[in-house]
Amino acid sequence: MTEKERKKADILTVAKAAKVSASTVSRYFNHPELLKLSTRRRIERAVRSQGYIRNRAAQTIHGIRSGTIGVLVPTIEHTIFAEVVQAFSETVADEGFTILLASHGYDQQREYAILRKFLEHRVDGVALTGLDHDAAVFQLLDSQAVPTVLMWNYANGSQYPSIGASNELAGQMIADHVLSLGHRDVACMFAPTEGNDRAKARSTAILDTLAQAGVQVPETWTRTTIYSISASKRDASELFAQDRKPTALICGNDILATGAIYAAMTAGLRVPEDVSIVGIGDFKGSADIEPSLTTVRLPAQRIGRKAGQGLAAAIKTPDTPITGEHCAPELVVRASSRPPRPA
Amino acid sequence: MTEKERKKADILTVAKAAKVSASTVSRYFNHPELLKLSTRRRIERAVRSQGYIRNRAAQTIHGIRSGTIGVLVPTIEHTIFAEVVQAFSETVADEGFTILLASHGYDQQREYAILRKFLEHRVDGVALTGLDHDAAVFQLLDSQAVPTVLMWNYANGSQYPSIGASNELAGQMIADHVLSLGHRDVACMFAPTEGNDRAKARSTAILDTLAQAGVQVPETWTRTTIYSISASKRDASELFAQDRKPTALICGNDILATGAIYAAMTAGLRVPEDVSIVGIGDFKGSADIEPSLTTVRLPAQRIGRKAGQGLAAAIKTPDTPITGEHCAPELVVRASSRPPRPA
DNA sequence: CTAATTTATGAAAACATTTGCAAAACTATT
DNA sequence: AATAGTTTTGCAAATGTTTTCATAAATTAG
Repeated sequence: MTEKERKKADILTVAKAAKVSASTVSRYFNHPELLKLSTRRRIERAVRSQGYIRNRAAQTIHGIRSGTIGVLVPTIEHTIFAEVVQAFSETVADEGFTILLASHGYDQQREYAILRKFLEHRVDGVALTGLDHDAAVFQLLDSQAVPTVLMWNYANGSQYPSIGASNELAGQMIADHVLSLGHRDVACMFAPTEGNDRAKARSTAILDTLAQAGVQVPETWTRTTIYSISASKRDASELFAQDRKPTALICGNDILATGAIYAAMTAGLRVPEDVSIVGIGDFKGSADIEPSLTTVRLPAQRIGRKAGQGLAAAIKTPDTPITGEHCAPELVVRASSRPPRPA
Repeated sequence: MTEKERKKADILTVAKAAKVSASTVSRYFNHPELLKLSTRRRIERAVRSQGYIRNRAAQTIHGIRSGTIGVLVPTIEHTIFAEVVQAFSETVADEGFTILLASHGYDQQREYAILRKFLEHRVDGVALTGLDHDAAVFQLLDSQAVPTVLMWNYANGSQYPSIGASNELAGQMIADHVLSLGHRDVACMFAPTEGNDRAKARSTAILDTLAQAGVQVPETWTRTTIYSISASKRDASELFAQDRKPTALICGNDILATGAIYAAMTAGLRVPEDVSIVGIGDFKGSADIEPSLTTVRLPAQRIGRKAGQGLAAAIKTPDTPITGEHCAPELVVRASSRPPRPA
């Protein structure tokens, strides 16, 4: 004890201290009901006194589950992914799993590399963000036959079960809302779409829905803006500085919308009297901003929870298929939208 | 191939396919320079064709590093932790590590349990959030001698090297700023402090600094508010509804301050003309809100990066001590604060 | 063209566990 | 007190790697 010879305790150390065999110690952890009460107690004492901690690596090479799930998101910083991850992590933690988390920054090459690393760690399952992935990614998942779920996005025929919201639907809903209020002069601000199927689906759905109603969004009223309040504030300011002004601005997500609201404020435009501004996502804070933001809620927590449940179940009972699930988006009408002023 | 007999390829499968021994395949990965070019190529082909993925668990039981670092935060949802984790994760990923992430929700019992789990996975290092932890946690870390860093918070004599900002200093800086503007009627809104040494340090420092200048914060101007814009909006509204109104409101973090700004808006108070509102943190968005928020920046990214660097270095070169580091907070004066109106 | 080096590979032990099987230790029954 | 039946435990093999040591093959020197 007083020595520095803390050669980490292994199962044999404990066995010796408890005067039993290694097998018995192993059983103490895995099938305690097989042990006599007295030995059980003896081992318990030995475990404590030796400061023994089981080695999952050694278990894992017996084909025993590693107890880890790999979670791969574009970035952790976006509140919305953080929410999903949080809910997912809590859910699977209750089932005894720990998550390996990594972010790929919308880089498909990195995503593949990270997935490989996950598999080297013998994760019991994988959760990816979004539906679109490199062919190599799907191939790898296929070949390793590891339970997989695609989170965040939902689509019917996705290659692996997807649990999430339909971004097409979300886009359509918000566009419909704006149309139903009577707006015809509509501007749009979208997130960059390459490597981001969510953003792509939304912008396509919004533009299609508008077009179908005969509303064309002119080039000058369209912006592609990175996910950042300051960027969107800048771009929206520029947009609002033009002579011809839209009566409504549809933003691809709530962060963009938030920036747009600030821009309107700075430009002296009142929201929603002069211009309606809407987003997608219903992030934390969207309800509280002044004016509160009309948006389409994507149920992040529910998605994370469901994805976690499905994956955990599939891992624990092999051959349980994970069923994809649509967590329906929901229009949340708040104070930032209203009909346009009569011309 | 066409068969369903996908008995996951192991090193022997590859060895047979390449007509070499397992040792040679092992060397192919770990010391490729020892192999003849031709065998190297033969093995490469075999690895591909068998879809072989190395098993880190098997390596780990040889005392080889697991390549994982356990990261433990109160919650992932707070942007500020998300930022730290993101920076940390990216930094250590460059060094070949993957993070095991878990959140304890400010529950010290859970923190201990999660740490144990991390150790079962034989993480190469551990990053905890904050300085205060259960005695059992420190004891466990000591006994297992695993490289550890405490992130987010900084204090000189912390039990393990801490890399972060001094919350005392941050609190003092923001209080000094408010005082220096000439405010004497100051209200305060703090986050709950139990199990949260950051919040505690801030509130204590703020109140002490004010008291030292002879400013007493009356009970009726003090609120304890959970981390949520809507909660702080509610509490601040209540505060602003009182007859006697403060000329400044100091908030324990930017989320609280954001809610307070919205509350002021709703109450018809102008910021900063009628009331100055300040926060701590400089979260994403704090610069862009209207009016932009005066706050103290806690350099989350730098903290995450430095913590990652320190820990990775300590792991790769054992006996490298990790040096604690103060990432100094920085007063950021923006539009939400100004001197009080002359009485 | 043989001997002396050097380089490339394989055999087997080691790592920390789990598990099937068999032996030992109890209990209950006569 | 001996037998049969249970319950509890230990032995040894197995898991997928790495690594040390020894040997075979290739290269160089004489």
